[in-house]
Amino acid sequence: MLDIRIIRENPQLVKDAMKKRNKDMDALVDEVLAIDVQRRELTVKLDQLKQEQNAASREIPKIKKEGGDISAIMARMNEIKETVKSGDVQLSELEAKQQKIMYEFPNIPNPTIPVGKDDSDNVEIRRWGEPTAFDFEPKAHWDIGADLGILDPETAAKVTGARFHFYKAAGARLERAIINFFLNTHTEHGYTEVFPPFMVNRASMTGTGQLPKFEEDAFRLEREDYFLIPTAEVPVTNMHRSDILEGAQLPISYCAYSACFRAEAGSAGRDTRGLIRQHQFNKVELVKFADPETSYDELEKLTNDAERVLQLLGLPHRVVCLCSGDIGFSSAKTYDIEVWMPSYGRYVEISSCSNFEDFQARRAAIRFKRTPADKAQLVHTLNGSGVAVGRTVAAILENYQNADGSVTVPEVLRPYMGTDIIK
RNA sequence: GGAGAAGUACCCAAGUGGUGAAGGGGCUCCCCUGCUAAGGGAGUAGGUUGGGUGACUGGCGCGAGGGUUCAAAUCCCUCCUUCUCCGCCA
Repeated sequence: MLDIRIIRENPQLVKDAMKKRNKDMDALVDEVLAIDVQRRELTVKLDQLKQEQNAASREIPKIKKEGGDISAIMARMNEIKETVKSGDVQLSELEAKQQKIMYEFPNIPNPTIPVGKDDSDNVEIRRWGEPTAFDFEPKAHWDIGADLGILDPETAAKVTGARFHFYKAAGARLERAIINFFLNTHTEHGYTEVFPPFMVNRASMTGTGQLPKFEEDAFRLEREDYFLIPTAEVPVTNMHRSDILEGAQLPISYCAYSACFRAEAGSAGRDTRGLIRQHQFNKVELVKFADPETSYDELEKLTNDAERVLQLLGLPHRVVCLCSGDIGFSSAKTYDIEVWMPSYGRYVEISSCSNFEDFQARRAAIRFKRTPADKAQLVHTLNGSGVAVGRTVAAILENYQNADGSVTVPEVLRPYMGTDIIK
C-alpha cells in the first residue's frame, strides 16, 4: 500500500509512477484525494463533538453529586449522540472507500529500474556459465522423466487433476535432495530456517499483497477463510505482522521450504508439459526484513545468495532486472534469475528477488525502532526464491542428461542422493 | 467437536457503568552511600490518526469487531487466542 501522504503531497509523482507500469490511474488518484479531504473534514468535526461528549461525561457525575439539574446537558448530549452516530457511520464508509482504492495501487517502481513496456524491455545484468552444448539430440525433461520412470503426471491427473505430478524413486529423492541442499546452503550463509504453515488467513494474504486484488489466483478453503499459500513469502513475512522490531536485530533473514499452490488462472495452454507450471510445487524462499537505509544492499546480497545454489549445482543462468512494466504488483525492484532450459532453447525464470520497500510493511504494520528511543518506522521487506525446486529438477534433468538417457547427478547433490547417476 | 476458565503496559496484577486505567516487579535518570548491597526521589500505556507555521492540542486505544447507555475495561452479542477436562486423532 502506498502512503496517502505521498498522494496528498505529490499526486503527479504517483500518476507518473503508475504510467511507468503502463497503468493510467489518474482518475483514481484524484478520487482518493477527494475522499481524503472529505474524510479529514468529517474527522475534525466528529472529534470536536466527541471532545464535548467527554467533557460532559466528566461534568455529569459532578453535577449529580451536588444535586444539580442535568436535564439541559442531557438534552444536548442526546443531540450530539445522534450526530456522532450517523457521522461515525459516514466516516467508516469514507474510510472503507479510501482503503479500497488504496489497495488498488501497485507499488511505485524504484527510480533505478529500466522503464519499459513488458518483458522485452528487461535488462540482462550478468550471465553465469554458457548454455549447455550437446553432441546428441537432447530431450526435454518430461521425456527424460518418463523414460527413467521418475516423473508421472498421468497418475497425478487420475488422482487429482491436470498440472500435478507424482515424483517416483530417484525423482522423488532428487526433489528431496535439492530441498535439503538449498536449506543447508542458505542456513550456512546466515538465514534462519523456518518451516511455516501452508495455509494462511485473509489478513496475511492481504499483508503481502495477494489480496484483495488477486483472489482468483489463490486456492481458498471452503469451510474456513484460509488460503493455500502461493509462496512461503506469505507466512514468513507475516510472522512479524504488527510487530515493532528492534533496529539491532535487522536485517532479519529467514529461509523456508514450502509447497506452493497456484490456481494459474489465465495460464491455460501455457507450459502444459513438464514441471514448469504446476498447481503445486516446492520452493525454498528467502525473506528479509531490513532497515530502509540498507535494503538495496540486502537485495543485492539476497540475489547473490539465490544465485549461489545454481552455481554450486553448475547450472548456467543469467540475472535480469525487470523493467517498470514487468515487475509484480507489490515490488519496487525485481531481479529475475533465469536458468538455461535446453528444451525451451532459452533462459527460464527460476527465481524472482524483490525489494518491496515499505509497501508490504505498511499493509502488514511491520515496524522497527532504530534505537529504543526512536519512533517506530516501517521496515523494508524483501524476498526471493532460493530457488524453485521443481524447475531445478527440470534444469538438472535437461542440462545433465547423457546420450544413453541417464542423468549425471551434480556433485554437490551426491551426498544427498547416495549415487552419482540416475538411470 | 463438547464443557469450563481467562485475555489490562516489558512482566505480575487491581479495577463489575461515572471527572485523566491502582499497585508491585523490572527498566531509565537523579540523590545518598569509598565499592557492593540496602535506602530515598522522579520517570516509565505503547501506538495510531487529525488540527496548528510553532510552543502545543484533540480523537481512538484494556484480545478483535459490533451493540446498549448521556457515559463501557466494567453490561450484551459475535469472533479470535490461551489454559484445564472430555471426545477424536498423526
